[in-house]
Amino acid sequence: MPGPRRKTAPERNDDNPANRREDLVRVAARLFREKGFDGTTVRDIATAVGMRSGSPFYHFANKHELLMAVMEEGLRLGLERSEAVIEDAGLPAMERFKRLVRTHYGILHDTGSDFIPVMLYDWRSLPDQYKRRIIELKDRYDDIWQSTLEDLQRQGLIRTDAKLARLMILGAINFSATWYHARSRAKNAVSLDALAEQTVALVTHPT
Amino acid sequence: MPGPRRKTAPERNDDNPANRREDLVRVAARLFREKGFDGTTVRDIATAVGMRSGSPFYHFANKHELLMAVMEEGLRLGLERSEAVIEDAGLPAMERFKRLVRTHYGILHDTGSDFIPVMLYDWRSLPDQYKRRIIELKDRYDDIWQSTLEDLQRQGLIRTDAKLARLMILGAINFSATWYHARSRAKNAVSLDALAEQTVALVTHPT
DNA sequence: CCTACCGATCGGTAGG
DNA sequence: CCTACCGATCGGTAGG
Repeated sequence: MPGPRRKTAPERNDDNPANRREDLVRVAARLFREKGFDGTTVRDIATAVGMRSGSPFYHFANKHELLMAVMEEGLRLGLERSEAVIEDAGLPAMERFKRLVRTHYGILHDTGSDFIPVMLYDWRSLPDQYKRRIIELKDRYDDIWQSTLEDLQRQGLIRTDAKLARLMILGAINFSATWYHARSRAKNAVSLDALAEQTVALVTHPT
Repeated sequence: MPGPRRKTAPERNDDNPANRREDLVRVAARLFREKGFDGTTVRDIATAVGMRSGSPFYHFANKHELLMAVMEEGLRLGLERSEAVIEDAGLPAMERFKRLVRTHYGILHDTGSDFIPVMLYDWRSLPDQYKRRIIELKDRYDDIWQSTLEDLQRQGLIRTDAKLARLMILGAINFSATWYHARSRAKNAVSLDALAEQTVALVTHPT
């Protein structure tokens, strides 16, 4: 008997269970971003990876654990990239800041990078018991920004309290998830590089 | 026969149908903000205003029209307050900007002001056919900010393109919906006045 | 990972 | 605005 009809070919790796799990997380991220956690059914996700409706529950105990996996993957990838920026010890704070800003825009808008937007916009759908684990990772990410902004503030390049600056700057960048669309062909489309540059120009005060 | 049990007294006005409609919009805004559009049932809303499950459909054709009414009310209130700021012709651009920032924080965090946060976080739940009407109002709101930021830029108080500045600054403020909680008793709690001040300090460059 | 299925919930409606 | 209700959908499961 044929499976359910699909409009597009399923996105699947080979049959290695670990890879199939990855498929689910990646596709879930995309669908959650597009339609929200509550607006996406487990059936939608299953179909998109070429499974039947009950099979995702072989990989995840329930839908919420799939949501957590999406967020966790986003923070894991984000931490990897941002820690690499920080580890370059010779970099001046201003240069570190510029790279962190550009990296964060990439995390939001690079192709296939749907994990962090899901965290930002479906945070309230995550049950409290799962939040702890994500918060732990999120705190590490915030720390990277925090220490960089404290350096900038000491140098007089930023005028406000470092913590508030962090919340506002990340807020400004995060909000681009609602209006920036990389695929847009509009003439006035801005590159991520330009966007990062403008963001830095807006909030820093060169002496 | 008694109605369904409630944990809290229903929030109701008198029986004037227009007032009951307002009750629904206000309560829906609060619940949508807390639990999301998809996470809130029409039954939840009905119970909270002291109606039975089918009765909201006497006031609204469907759940989506209730969502639209919430967003519309938010923009109506926001426009009212912001236009008042703009209309004071004698005001320097910098002072206008400060007041707009403070006003926007109020729109997000004043008691009972849940309409705009719903628009920000449940925008994708609004069907396209309803979006047009909301976009029209939203454009008027953006115009107020846009012209003020253009003035600031001409005076050299802001370093970036006015449109990008608008998106980034409103983004920074809007994102406070995810982390600022007016009721929080934390010692480091910041007032909306202080928040507005810090925001202005972050993005303006006094000469 | 599939088949076959269930229990619960939910938006919405007819008729008063 | 209430009563009584329906059709559809959905997360999740047993058994293989």
